[in-house]
Amino acid sequence: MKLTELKAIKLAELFSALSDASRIRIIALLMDGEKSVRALADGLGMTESAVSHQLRGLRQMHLVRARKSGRQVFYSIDDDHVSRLFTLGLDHVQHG
Amino acid sequence: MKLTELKAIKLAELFSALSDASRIRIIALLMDGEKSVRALADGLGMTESAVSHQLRGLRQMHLVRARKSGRQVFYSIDDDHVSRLFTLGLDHVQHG
DNA sequence: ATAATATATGAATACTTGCTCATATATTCA
DNA sequence: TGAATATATGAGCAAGTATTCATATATTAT
Repeated sequence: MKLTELKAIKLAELFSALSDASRIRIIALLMDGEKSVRALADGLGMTESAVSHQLRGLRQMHLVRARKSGRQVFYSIDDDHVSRLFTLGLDHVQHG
Repeated sequence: MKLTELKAIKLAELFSALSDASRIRIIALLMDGEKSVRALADGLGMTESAVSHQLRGLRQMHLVRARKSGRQVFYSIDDDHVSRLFTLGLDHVQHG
C-alpha cells in the first residue's frame, strides 16, 4: 500500500494519542458517557492537572470533545471511529 | 467501561506499537504481502538495522509475523485485527 | 469587589524511545 | 574451512513525553 509520509505521520499521531495507559483509561471512562475533568480525575486517581494535560492531547487529535457548562467542562468521545478503534484494540489484546 | 489497569497497559502497548511513522510505513508496505527486511529497508530508505529494531517491537506485539527462508526473513501482517486497526485509523485521519 | 471552585497551562524533571554504530548469529557458496 | 550475505542485538545518545508544582483564566456565589 502506498502511503505518503504526511499520512504516515498523521496516522502515527493518532495512535500515539492512544499509546498511554492513562489516556486509555480516560477513553474507557468516557465510553459510559460524558464526564467532567474532576470526575475523570477522581475515577482515575490522578490530579486534575495531569488529566487536563492528557485531555488536551486527546482533544487536539479529535478523540474527545469538550462541552462547557458553567465552570465545569464535560468531555465525551468525539466520534465513532474512536470507540471502534478502542474495542478493536481490546479484541486484539484479549484474544489476539 | 470498566478496564483493569493491566488491560489498559496492554492496550496502550498495542497502540504504542503503531505510534511511529516508520512502523506505520512498514505496516503499509506489508499490506501488499510479505517482504524481506532488506526489501523493507529499501522501500523505506532506512538502514536494515533500524528496520530490524522496529520489526522486533512489532513482532513482540504480534502485529507482524516472521517466516525464515534461507538467510532471509520474510515479514507479514500477523492477523486481521492489525489491518483493520490500520484502515480504521486511516479513515479517521482522512475524513475524521 | 472578594473568595471559592473548575479547568488550563508553562516550566522543570525523570523517564522513555528511535536511531546509529559496532558486533554477533545464521546461512549459503566457493 | 573461510568469505560473503541477511538479519539481529547491545550500548549510547539525542529527542520526545508524562507527571508535578506553581500559576493563570474563567465562572459562580457572597
